[in-house]
Order: sequence, then C-alpha cells, then structure tokens
Amino acid sequence: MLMAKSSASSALQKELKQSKPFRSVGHEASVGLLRTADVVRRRWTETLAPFGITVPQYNVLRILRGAGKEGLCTLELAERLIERAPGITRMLDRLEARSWVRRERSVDDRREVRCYLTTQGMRLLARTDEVADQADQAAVLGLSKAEGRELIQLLDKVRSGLA
Amino acid sequence: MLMAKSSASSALQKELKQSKPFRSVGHEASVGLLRTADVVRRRWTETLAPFGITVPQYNVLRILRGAGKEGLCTLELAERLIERAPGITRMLDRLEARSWVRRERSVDDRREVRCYLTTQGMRLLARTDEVADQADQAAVLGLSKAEGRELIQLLDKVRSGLA
DNA sequence: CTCCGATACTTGACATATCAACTATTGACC
DNA sequence: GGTCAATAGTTGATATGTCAAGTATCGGAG
Repeated sequence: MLMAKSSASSALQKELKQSKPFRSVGHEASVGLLRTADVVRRRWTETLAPFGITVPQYNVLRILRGAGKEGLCTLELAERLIERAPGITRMLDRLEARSWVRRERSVDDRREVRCYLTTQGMRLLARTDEVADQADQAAVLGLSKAEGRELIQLLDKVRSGLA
Repeated sequence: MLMAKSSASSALQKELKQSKPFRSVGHEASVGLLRTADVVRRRWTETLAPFGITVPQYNVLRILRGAGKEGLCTLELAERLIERAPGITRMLDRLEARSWVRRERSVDDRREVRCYLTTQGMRLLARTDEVADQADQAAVLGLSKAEGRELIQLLDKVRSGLA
C-alpha cells in the first residue's frame, strides 16, 4: 500500500489555521509544547483566581510549604522556579504584604534572606488543595494513565536534551 | 515478583528537589508541561536575542508573514496567539515603531485595524530562518523522530481534553 | 586586619499578560 | 431613520519576567 495516513495536515496546523505544514517535527513539537503549556497555564489561572493568587505565586507558596520550618532563601526559590532573582524578590514583597510569607535575614550569612510560609499561607494552600487536584486531572483528561506516563517521560527527555 | 520499578522517584521530582512523589500522574504531567515549556521558551529567547526581538514578537511576525498581502486584524492575531487583545495592541505599537509592521483602518469595517508585515519585517524574518531551524531541532534533541511525533499527538490530546 | 573578588540580593527600566472600563462602529429591529 | 446591543480596539492598573547596575556581606590572600 502507498500510505496509511502520511502527514494529513495535523491537528495543530488546523488550530493555527496554517495553510502550510510545519517545517519539521521539531518545529511542530516546539510550537505544540508552548501552546499546550499556555492552555494548561490558563486553566490553572482560572482555578486559582477565586483565591486571589496567580500561578507563580501558588508555586512559590507550594515550594515553601515543601521546605518546611527551615524555609528557603531567595536564590534557592529562583532556582527551583527556573527564574531570575529580581522577579522573585518582587513577588515575595507582595506575598509578604499579604501575610502569606515571612522573610528575615539569615543569621549565619547575613547576605541571605530566608523565606517561610506563614500559618495563614498554609491555611490558604489547604483551601486550594481540592480544586488543585481537579485542575491536575483536567490537564490529562484526554489521556489514559499510560499515555500520561508516556507524556511525562517524553517531556523529561526534551528537558534533558536542552540542558 | 514484587515490582519492577514502581515509582522510583521521577526525574522531575529530582529536578525540583522534592522529597515527596507527585500527588498524581495528572499533577506531574501538568508541572512537567509548564516546566518544559519554560525551558523551550528560554532557548527560543536566547536564539532570537541577537535579532532584538522577543518570542511573542517573533510569533506575531511569522503569523503576519503567513497571512500575506491581505494581512490580519488585531483580534484575529489575538486568537491565533491564544492571547487577549490588549497585549496585542501594545506589541503592535512597538513593532510598528520599529517599521516591521504596518497598520491601517479597514475600509470595509472601520472598527477593524488590519496589520501587515512590511518589507523590512520580511527581511528580518528571513535572517532568523536559519537559527530558527536550529532552535527547533534543539527542542527535540533528546527525542527520536518517532518520539517527536508521539509527543505531538499526546500534546494534541491534552489540548483537546482541555478545550 | 585589609583589600578584593564572589555571592545574595535589590532596584530601575522595559516587554508581556490580564482584567476592567471606555470609544468607535456596525447591524438589526422597530 | 433612530435606538441599542454586539463587535473591535484602546487605555489604565497590576503582576510577571528579564537585563543591567548598585549595595551589603562573606571569605580568602597577603
């Protein structure tokens, strides 16, 4: 037989209303990745909106919850968020102003600023847990559990290839 | 046998220095997706920096190139970028100031603003084409061609599940 | 102890995104 | 023809990211 399906104009190509097919597998994967992440991020944004926090703020709070009593310093937070320090400083300013985070100079090394989740911050996170689970499930709604695992592994490979 | 590997603390879990495993496949996929997109975006940002344009600007220019002589109106651009109009207006302000884009009121419907790529804009894009291909390839460096296609399909499913 | 390079932020300036509110048109209904 | 809701954009305010430049502190060499 000549062909089973070849490149019968992909789903993404239609979404973008492109007349031409993608230049390469790499290009389509790249565009698809950014676009899918935008969709997932948007869903998370909606999920968190009722609580008055943004997605990056939520990530910071969750990381601090994971850090426990010892807290984390600003640059450690930046590193885990794959982000530059300036943005973190300003986000922490806002989170501290709303009493979800507490900061203080480290005694050991006075250059460091250690950050902790406050009790109020913990209460806020606790309230989000239920809807957060729902948003997670929504992200893989179209996938079987096996496909979900497959996706996770492919994403791992993409990141390690770019490292 | 008891188990082959179970959830032997995932790659992502280590990247994030998390002591606890992810709550669910959905959660890990969700986090992995956002994180991988950040990495890919960063690579694109570096690739485009020498040309003095950002990733969103590059996307707008490419969409306008694809639109050809008829151009596109602001909201059509917004729709293809999965983004709100306000951001587009301001980005177009900057692109027009740099002479890569031209805008004019539509004659048919004076509410619309039609946007076109200028000759200078085309020249700029032409110069980026080579490195753009390289960045695309880098994104799937860790993947075989078959895995690349697999990833594309899984991402399609995620988006259609969230639609 | 002092100087000096490295480290850990912080601040300023600009590009992106988002929401809400406002202006200009359009098109449909009466 | 006039009213009015819907459509297309723009503008203002806030949050996020990024780079470049500045401040405070640390740690080691002399």
